[in-house]
Amino acid sequence: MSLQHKAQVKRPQRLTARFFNRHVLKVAEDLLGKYLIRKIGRKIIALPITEVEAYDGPRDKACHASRGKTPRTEPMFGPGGRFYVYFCYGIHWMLNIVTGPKNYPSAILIRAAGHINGPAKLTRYLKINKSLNAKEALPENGLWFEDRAVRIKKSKIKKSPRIGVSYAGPVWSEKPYRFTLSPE
DNA sequence: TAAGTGATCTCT
DNA sequence: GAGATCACTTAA
Repeated sequence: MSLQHKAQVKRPQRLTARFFNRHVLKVAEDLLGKYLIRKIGRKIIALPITEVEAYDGPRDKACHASRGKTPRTEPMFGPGGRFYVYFCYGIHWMLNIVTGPKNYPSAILIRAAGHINGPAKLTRYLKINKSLNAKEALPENGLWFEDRAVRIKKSKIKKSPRIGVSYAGPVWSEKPYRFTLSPE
């Protein structure tokens, strides 16, 4: 077996707390091209992540946790590698993965993966709701991340302002904390 | 462009 | 308890 072939058959690597316990902007960028894996019954859905947004701690006025710890935002204050799932606009669930050290409330909103565009469509498609809130990203919880050794060129990553956060004021709403992966 | 929809948070 | 707000989607 050639070395090349060996590399191809390498088992996918699950992303652990170690991956997520870094600065949220770094993790957000690294998360592009990684796979979000959902297990529903016997069915497994694996989607490459194509769009994320970073929410960076107490100073970030767009981050829910900037207004202090509340029952809703509590998961963001925990260690990295857990989900923060919340309900918005009376209809939609939003999926975030918590990053950074414990007590530093930062998280990444998964906005798009695979052919699914839009954070609420993604959670609807993957049947994600409050039951996953504060859970760790593990196969036994039915939702986790994998590195499938897909190489992402830096030039394919685009940074832009986050969506729907004008309430955060000009400084924070204009931060280029949205990362998108260009197609092809 | 605006309505739908309900949890959450900030006032009383 | 009331009122405002909201990291969106869909139908016009």
